[in-house]
Amino acid sequence: MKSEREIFDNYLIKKNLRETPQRVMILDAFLKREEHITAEQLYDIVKKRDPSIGQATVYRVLRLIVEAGLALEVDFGDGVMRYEHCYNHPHHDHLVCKGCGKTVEVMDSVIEELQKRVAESFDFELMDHEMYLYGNCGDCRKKSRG
Amino acid sequence: MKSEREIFDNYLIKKNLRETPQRVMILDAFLKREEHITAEQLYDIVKKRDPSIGQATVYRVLRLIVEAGLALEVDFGDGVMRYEHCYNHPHHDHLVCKGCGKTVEVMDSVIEELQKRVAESFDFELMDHEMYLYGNCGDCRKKSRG
DNA sequence: TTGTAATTGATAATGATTATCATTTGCAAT
DNA sequence: ATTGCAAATGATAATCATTATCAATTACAA
Ligand SMILES: [Mn+2]
Ligand SMILES: [Mn+2]
Ligand SMILES: [Zn+2]
Ligand SMILES: [Zn+2]
Repeated sequence: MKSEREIFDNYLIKKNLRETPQRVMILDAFLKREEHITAEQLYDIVKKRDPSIGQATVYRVLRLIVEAGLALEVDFGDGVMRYEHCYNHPHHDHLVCKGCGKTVEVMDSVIEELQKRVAESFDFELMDHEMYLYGNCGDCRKKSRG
Repeated sequence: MKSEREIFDNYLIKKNLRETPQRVMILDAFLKREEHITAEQLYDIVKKRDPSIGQATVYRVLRLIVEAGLALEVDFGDGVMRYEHCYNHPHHDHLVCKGCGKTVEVMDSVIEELQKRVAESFDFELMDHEMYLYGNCGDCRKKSRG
């Protein structure tokens, strides 16, 4: 089982791209955090180690990380893309609290199977899907009840 | 069963808002089209009838239509919001072709039930959900095979 | 008719992301 | 090591859908 770093390096080689200190640093910072992270948040982290790094580079490297198969974009509908690890992280969807923004990763293999079947019934070959369940978490319900 | 126009008018009254020719015209234009429509597209339609109408007004009225419960926002992930009728239109999700952009409205009551159950299993009260199934339609598969 | 708060349209602002471009850098061939 | 050059970077401008601002207009109740 290859390491994420190896996967990334192999991707760079395959595409005739260079391994630069910025790319390595941004990848490392991304891998160190398990939570969903925005480009801006990653930029803030990386800036502490190297204040000369450019914001555009963070966006560019994040795209490479996705292309290399190490990250997925997640869109919670608030106008900002977030990124999550996807290497050795099994597929999941998201439960999002409308009150506090808390997210829970969920997976239901029956739903996954039915999604495939629905697509096929319309002669679509399912490639991908997004499912976001929005609701109120227990904590938020308690608070709003007073 | 009230008409959409009645629903809209009642909403305006309840909120102490005025019924203006612009609001009526934009609502009518929206209701006349059954397809998912963007603010820009709606603006183009309405402009033909009244070239003096402002783009900002279209955005504003579209928000009112949503608030009145007559439309829902749909986000296919291409950076533009679309709007669809939702009064007397049963809930559905979307199958989207990555090749040609064609969309199909789908509904699977078993999936819907399982979504509720998944949310409850994490002590969430499900309020809403989005599910987009992305794939390749039959036509696009034929074309790409040559 | 008049007062006034709501509404409008033009326009500027916003904010995340992308494009541009001059400068710097990595690397392979000499 | 030196050179040559494509790739990469960082600063900055541009993009583009959507919102905010604001002066002028309008709806409506008294
Ligand atoms: Mn996740
Ligand atoms: Mn629809
Ligand atoms: Zn919550
Ligand atoms: Zn297609």
